[in-house]
Amino acid sequence: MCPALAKTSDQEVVAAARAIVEQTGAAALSMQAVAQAVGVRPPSLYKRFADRDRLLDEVARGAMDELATKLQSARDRAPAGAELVAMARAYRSFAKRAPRLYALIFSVRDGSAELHDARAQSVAPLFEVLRATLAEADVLPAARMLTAFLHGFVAMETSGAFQLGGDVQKAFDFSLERLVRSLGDS
Amino acid sequence: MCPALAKTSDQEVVAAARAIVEQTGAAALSMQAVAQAVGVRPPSLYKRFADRDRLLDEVARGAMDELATKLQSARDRAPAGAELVAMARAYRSFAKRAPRLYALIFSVRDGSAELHDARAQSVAPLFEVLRATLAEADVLPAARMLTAFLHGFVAMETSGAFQLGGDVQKAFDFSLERLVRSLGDS
DNA sequence: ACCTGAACACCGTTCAAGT
DNA sequence: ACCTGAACACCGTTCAAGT
Repeated sequence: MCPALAKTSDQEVVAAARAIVEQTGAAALSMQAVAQAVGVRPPSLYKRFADRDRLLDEVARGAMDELATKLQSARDRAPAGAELVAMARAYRSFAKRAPRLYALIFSVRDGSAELHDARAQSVAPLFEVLRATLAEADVLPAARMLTAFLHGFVAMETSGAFQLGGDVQKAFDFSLERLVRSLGDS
Repeated sequence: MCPALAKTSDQEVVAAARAIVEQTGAAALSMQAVAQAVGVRPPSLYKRFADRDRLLDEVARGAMDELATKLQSARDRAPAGAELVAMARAYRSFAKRAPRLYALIFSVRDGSAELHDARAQSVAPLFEVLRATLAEADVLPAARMLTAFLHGFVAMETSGAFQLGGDVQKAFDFSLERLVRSLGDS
């Protein structure tokens, strides 16, 4: 008897892990800290997640889903013809709001094919817009050009790689305008 | 007496650390493994480097210097007018040859201003070419556009983010051609 | 069913002691 | 001067034992 008496839940554990990732980064996430945050001892977490990596996978999956949602809603809100720019801005603002969480999306272990799928899905809204406006053969390279630029820009921005001062927002607008125009001329 | 009798050297330690980073990534580098590789006990390493992070800093600095050299030599070798494309290809080939070492360049701790400088210096050859061909006000945004694309592309490529098959080389050429052309039209 | 203490192997790092 | 063993605090993870 006295059957369950769960002190926490899978979602609560993931939420606590996510909060730690947002504040201190994935490298600094310890099972001890997660356990303490949800009021449990470390061994209990292993009843819910096979190991630390799988728990981080769940946090990453949540971040990917959220990014996909933000991109989709930016697309929905944008005036016709301005979808790409609106989505690019939404992408950057997602990464800037939670840079350490964003970084987790790109530090996924080699193993998990499922998570690689989820990451690809997170930029699906970008693909759809490109598919609607470009020749079939250009869609994949164009998507790679755009996602590479977006990831590179926010990764460099959030890791402090843009050292030389200047207006980073202006550099983003400068780049985005040329990038979108060069796709339009395909 | 019997004064020195050094079993290893700073350079040998850095070289051993670099080999480990290249093979298994910075996260998997332990002081124990480095010590063993150079035939010494872990505590001895602390006579040479303050801690694990500083040792990784030295490895990162070496990688940055090497990247700068590769970019400069690509520039020197390139026919007039094709410098940017040649340097972009050299950048990608550096990252693909040692993806885990490349990743280290962008995982530098917030602390070290000196290393942030070295990272900026590693793409100095790109800056110089842009300065020779663009209006003053466009140099910084253009450099950010180009480095953001390059870093994003190779980071996604080496982390397995380009899931959907297709020809990645073709996507790189596609992007690079449009990117360089869009800078030329400034 | 879920939780826990105790244990194991493994870290980074310090320090007094060796030569 | 450089190296070392021993120690400390901290990990991730396992497991038998509790309710």
